[in-house]
Formats: sequence, C-alpha cells, structure tokens
Amino acid sequence: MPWKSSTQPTESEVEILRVLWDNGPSPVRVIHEELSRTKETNYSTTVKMLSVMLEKQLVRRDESVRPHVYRAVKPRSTTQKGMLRDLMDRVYDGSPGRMVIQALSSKKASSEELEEIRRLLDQLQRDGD
Amino acid sequence: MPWKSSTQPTESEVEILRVLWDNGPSPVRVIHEELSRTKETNYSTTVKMLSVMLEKQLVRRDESVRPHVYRAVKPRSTTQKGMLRDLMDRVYDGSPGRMVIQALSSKKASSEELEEIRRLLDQLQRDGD
DNA sequence: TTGACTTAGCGAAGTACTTCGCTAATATAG
DNA sequence: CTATATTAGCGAAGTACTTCGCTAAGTCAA
Repeated sequence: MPWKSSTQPTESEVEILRVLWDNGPSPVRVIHEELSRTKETNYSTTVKMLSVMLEKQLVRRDESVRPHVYRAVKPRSTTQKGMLRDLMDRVYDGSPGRMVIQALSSKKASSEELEEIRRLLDQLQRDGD
Repeated sequence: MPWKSSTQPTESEVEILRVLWDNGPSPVRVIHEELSRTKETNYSTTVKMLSVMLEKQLVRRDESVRPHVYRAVKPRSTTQKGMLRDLMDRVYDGSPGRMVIQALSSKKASSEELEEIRRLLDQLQRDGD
C-alpha cells in the first residue's frame, strides 16, 4: 500500500521540467547538458529520470524523430500553482494571507510585479466588499 | 554520499509539527491522537517519527517529566518561511512576484489579510522608488 | 560495410522516508 | 506487592526516489 498522498513533481523532476520550460521541447542530450551546468550528473541518470517522468505523465516524447524529443505536459504556471497550492494547504492551512505576506517580506519583487500585485489587490478588495 | 540538497521537513513531519504548533508542547499520546483525527496511524509510528525528528533537531523533548513532552524547535513562521523560500527558489527562480500573484488569485484571503498585504505593498513601493 | 559514436533501456543498488512488531522500562490500580 | 496498562526504543521491512553500469539499438562517416 502506498503512503504518499500529495503527488507534486520531486525536486529532481522540477529541475528537468525547468529545462523544458526554458528551452522548449528538447532531446535528452540538451536536457542533460543544461543540468550539467549546475550539477554533476550522469547521462544515464537523465535518461532514466525522463523514463520515470514519462510513466508519471509529467512529460511526453515525440518518437517520430531521432533523437526523441521530450516536452513538459503541463506548462510552468500550472505546475507552479499546483505546488504552491500544496504548500498552502499543508503548511498555511489553506489560507493565502500569511503566505503572501511572508513571500513579499522575504525578498523584493520587481516594480512591475509590485504594480501587478497592487492591481490584483485593488480588484480583490473591490469584489470582496 | 547523500544526494538530497534541500532539507525542509517532510510531509509527515509537518503534520506532527502542526500539532505541536497548534497545541503547544505535548506528549506522544496527545500528538498521536491528534494525528488520528485525520489519518489512520499507529502509535509506534508516531513514536518513531518523533525520534527521527529529534535526531534531525526538528523537535526537542523534556525528559524530566513523564511522559516525555515534545516541542517544536522552530516556530511555525520560521518553518513556513523556510519552506516558502525553498519553493520560491526551486520553482519561481527565487522571485516572489509570480508566486504572490498566483497565491492571491488561487484563493481568497481575508479582508484583514488583504489590508495587511496592502500596507506591506505601500511600504515596499515607497522604499523602492 | 563496418567501426566508432550517439541514443535508449533495463536492472540493481543506494539514499531517504515511513510503518510497525516486538520488547523493555516505567507507571498505576487493586 | 504484583498484575496490568502505558510509554519508550529498536530493528527490520516496505515505499519512493535517484544513480549508474552495462548492453542494445540506431546513426553516421570513411
């Protein structure tokens, strides 16, 4: 019987997904070289990771070309939201308030992002009242 | 050689920490009963989890009383920030902007929290310019 | 064509996390 | 005091994730 409940991509899986999000659909060679820039890793390991991720349906691959080309099934934002939601539920009791406050105070956002947040906030407060 | 880099508390460990944060320092029996409210779990498992968490220094225990009383080493907010930071670095490239926007749009915060966020935002934008 | 190189697949071993049975130590009731 | 229940500890097994050697299959150039 399995005992893990939440099924977000693991740390290593996210590293691979990031390469696919940044570079678009890619063959193993490219993915592996990108990973190598920040960590020492074996080509075989990358191949295996991808085959596991294929089973988990985190990626798909195009076998009609050679070498095979992998691509992320879900876009970055969807995955981010899923993982954020998971954290929110597990450690913030499902409530975004504290989370947002801590995120804002921990590190500075760009002016553009701060503006976007303000607009969102305006809208939320208008709707709420 | 170990290969795991980030060392945030695991899902099960957070469940236990939450009990300690909510109820304050507690003996195993109480922790276990709280856990039992939401998942089926064995008393032995809770004892073992706590002994592992003790080694990892996620909790301390007072052995001068009987039964022993466990307490979380780090307060809730510190742990939350650590885990949030970890997620921010791993899937948001270390930038809080997108994260905040997604957190705000995914679920509604309370009016009080929205106000607090607005004040924080005012301050950040004042300081930034 | 064939030898060298690249790509793909598989199984086994290793790390981390979780579960639980069994036993020992301690406390409590009768 | 002593039987019973509660608490604590330990080791082993199970699940999940990660790593990599080895081999096979496919590609390409001389």
